[in-house]
Amino acid sequence: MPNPLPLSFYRRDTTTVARELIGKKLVHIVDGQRISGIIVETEAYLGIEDRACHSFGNRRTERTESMYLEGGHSYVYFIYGMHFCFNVVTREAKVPEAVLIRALEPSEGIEVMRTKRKRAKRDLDLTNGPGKLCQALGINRHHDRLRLDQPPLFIEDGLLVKADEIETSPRIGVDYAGICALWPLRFSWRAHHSISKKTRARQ
DNA sequence: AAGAAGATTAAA
DNA sequence: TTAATCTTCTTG
Repeated sequence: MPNPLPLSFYRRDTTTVARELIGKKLVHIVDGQRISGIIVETEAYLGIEDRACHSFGNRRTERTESMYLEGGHSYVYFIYGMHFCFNVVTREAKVPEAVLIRALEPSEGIEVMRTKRKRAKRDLDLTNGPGKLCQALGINRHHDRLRLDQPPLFIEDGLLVKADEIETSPRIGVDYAGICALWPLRFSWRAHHSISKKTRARQ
């Protein structure tokens, strides 16, 4: 069994971390059971200079405080009145950058995922979106600001993905961010069947 | 104090 | 295309 990635993995350039997370495995231990999936889609959020980032302009609120922690912590926020999004905080303390995990390929604990996501008709729909994967893995507001180098929530080595199998594109749903919306900060495993439905920013 | 928008999803 | 649903941030 692989070990959780060390904190040093996260305390690096955010775009690099976003790219290298493709193929890694996100694991949540629930009642002693592993619920996990291979990460197939991520987005980098580059802090104070990134209009699409919650911490743009060094904005510091109760919600964004997580991003100011040292790399290797979680940042989970509630959105649209019904969904959670899971991010890993990157870089050193006080540099508020993070990587949003947008999609997984279900790996372990698929039965548990089905019970947490009854609306998903196919296994494919269990974790192919940022809100969906949180629901499937049981990630919620209580999982904000956790250290990701230990249970119950961590990331470990998964599959080896070749560089030419990783696709880069603009981030989803950040049209309001002006020029930043065009930055190629979304990484996905090329042609993978589990990437999220939306494939480009709205016009 | 009130209103608008949001790193989404599912159903029509 | 839109409803669902609520937290966060701004005063649009």
